[in-house]
Amino acid sequence: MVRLKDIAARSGLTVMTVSRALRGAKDVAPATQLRIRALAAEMGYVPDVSARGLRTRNTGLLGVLIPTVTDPLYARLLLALEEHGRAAGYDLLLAHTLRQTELEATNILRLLSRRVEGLFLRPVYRFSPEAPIYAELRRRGTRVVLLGHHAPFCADFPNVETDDLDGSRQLTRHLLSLGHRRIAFFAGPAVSPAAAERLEGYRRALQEAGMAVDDRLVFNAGVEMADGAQAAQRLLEEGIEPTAIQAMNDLVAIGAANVLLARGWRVPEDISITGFGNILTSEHFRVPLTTVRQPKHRLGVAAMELMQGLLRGEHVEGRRLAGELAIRASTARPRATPGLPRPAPAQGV
Amino acid sequence: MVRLKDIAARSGLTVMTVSRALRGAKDVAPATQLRIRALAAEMGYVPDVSARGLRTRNTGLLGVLIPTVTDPLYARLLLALEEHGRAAGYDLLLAHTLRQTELEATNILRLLSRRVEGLFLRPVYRFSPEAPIYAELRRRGTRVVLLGHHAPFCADFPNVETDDLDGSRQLTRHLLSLGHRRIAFFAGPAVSPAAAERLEGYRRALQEAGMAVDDRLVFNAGVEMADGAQAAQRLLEEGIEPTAIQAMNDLVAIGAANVLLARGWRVPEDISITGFGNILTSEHFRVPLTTVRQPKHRLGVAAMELMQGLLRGEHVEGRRLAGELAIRASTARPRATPGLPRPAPAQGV
DNA sequence: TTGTAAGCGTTATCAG
DNA sequence: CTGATAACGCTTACAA
Repeated sequence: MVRLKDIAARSGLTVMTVSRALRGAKDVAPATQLRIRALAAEMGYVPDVSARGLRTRNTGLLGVLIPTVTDPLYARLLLALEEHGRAAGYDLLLAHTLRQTELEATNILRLLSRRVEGLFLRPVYRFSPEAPIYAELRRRGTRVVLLGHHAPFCADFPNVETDDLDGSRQLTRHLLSLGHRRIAFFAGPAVSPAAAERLEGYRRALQEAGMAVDDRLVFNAGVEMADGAQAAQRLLEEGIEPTAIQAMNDLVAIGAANVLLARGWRVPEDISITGFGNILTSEHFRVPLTTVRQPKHRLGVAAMELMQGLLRGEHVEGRRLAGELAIRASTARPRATPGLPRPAPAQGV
Repeated sequence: MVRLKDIAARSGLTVMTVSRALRGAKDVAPATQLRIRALAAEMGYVPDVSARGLRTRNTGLLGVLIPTVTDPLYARLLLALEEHGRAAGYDLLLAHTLRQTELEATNILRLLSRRVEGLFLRPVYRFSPEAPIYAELRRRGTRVVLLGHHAPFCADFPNVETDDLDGSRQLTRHLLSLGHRRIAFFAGPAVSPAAAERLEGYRRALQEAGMAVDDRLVFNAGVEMADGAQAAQRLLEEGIEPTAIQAMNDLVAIGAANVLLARGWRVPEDISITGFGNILTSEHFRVPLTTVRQPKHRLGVAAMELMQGLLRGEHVEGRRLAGELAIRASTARPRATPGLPRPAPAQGV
């Protein structure tokens, strides 16, 4: 490795002058400046950033701690963080929690031992209102930006999140504007703040339209395709006939659609199916859905902006970004008789 | 930040003794050992890894340079790299090329300025047999493991890759074993080594079965869904009636399937459609496909193993890993009259 | 078992 | 404009 010292020796100048020349300090003779730069380039000099950091006390390092990169949501976020971080002169250190609190704690410590200037964290969910590692971060004054929703143990750190309530409300309004009046809701787990917000958005849109919320139209459905399929089964068994379904997410929506398609329903002619497009890119699916997409890239950009605020020593507030309604398929108006092909009542199954 | 110095002051010992105690050197009095450790824990000491690295000349840092994390293939690879790297004591620095050679070069230099001990690179494709940045890496003796196939300008670095030829051959053999004799092949761009290998695998399987390769069954189809759809259109227009299609990848396969399904063909009853499952998890699609999956996780593990070999100063050879045949839907034997519903010949369109 | 001196590559500071 | 010196936090090498 070529060091400043080597360039100094070859140029007959001191290390200090070389350092200055290379950093473009203004109090170096232009001639020397050029000579040194040429020499450095020729010798293939690459500065040692950590040695510099040791002296200047800024490492130019940011840590990112996410459940897994294989989750497209976090991949998009990470891409945005890396691009914008790099533009601002920061390198990114990546670590995973795999949704395990022990891994989260040890990896946070590892990142701290690299002297990262800030941390982007997607906290592992806990029921407890306190988490030692987050107390530790507070105590140290570590700059933290949370990716996603708050939890009690980390409520004091700024965060970026999707406005799920608003997104959900938009979706319901869209269906209402098409004339749908019997909209089933396939809800996610009640403990999840996102799920709660989405249900609330649905409720509020109905109320704002002067309609009562019919609890028989609300099904518990989890977050997986299989959950959506199950909920659709229940819906059929209970003889509920909505003209539209609004699902917790696109996977649930697809699960539901699969079941209905298998029973001969047509989508979106017989029923409009909608959901949040968080997990998979619904565009590739053959099931016609209208979705609300997480503004993933914008979330990443916002997170980096918050971090830069923190690094400047400012006080920053978390941000809520509206989701993007991607209207693709639920444009059909409700039919007089939805769900055409159903077992004849005489069958007595 | 708590430093060794602070602990030394509080304990009345020297920095050196504290350092030794914390690292568990055996020539420290057990009593001191315990006392120091307790004190360090209490004070929340976290060692400064880069300062240590400055002295010991190992940074414990590895760099990863990929096109984008949002590509699930690289996300899986990255996950494996991070997990196994961390277990071996390495932290990962992430950077993107976005398939741009300029970004690739500047980001490689950035990673080098962090004094990474090794680099995992997915080279940006070039036609030129030489690339200055790779020459530079060679010159410096940087430890490099390539992710994916070689190109002329980086042929001397060890790599990990999927054995596409073998995977493709497996797929064709599978179709042959079901009795298919007219298997269309939707090929990727000829310049891509992966595409060339897959075509060759198909050819070889046919030859090994004593069958001639019928060039009319081979279509140029690119790598996107739209390419598959176009190729399927051409196939229909040319009146070719295969009993199976083997596609460059799952997207192409899905594109083809969409067109055929729209024309009333049933999959896999009327035709078996297969492809490499590199890009998207075909399981979620409603199109029944049989795929060959990249052994992504294993590729990551292998890459880390190669890197560790390099770090130990060993000479390492690249590795070719066989893909995994995921037989899901192309289990149907060919029908006497494939592609049932087609325009009546009298129509004269 | 513990301490002292020196150095890793870089930059802040002050002197010339 | 350039040089000399010290320091960042840690560890190697050697001395006590």
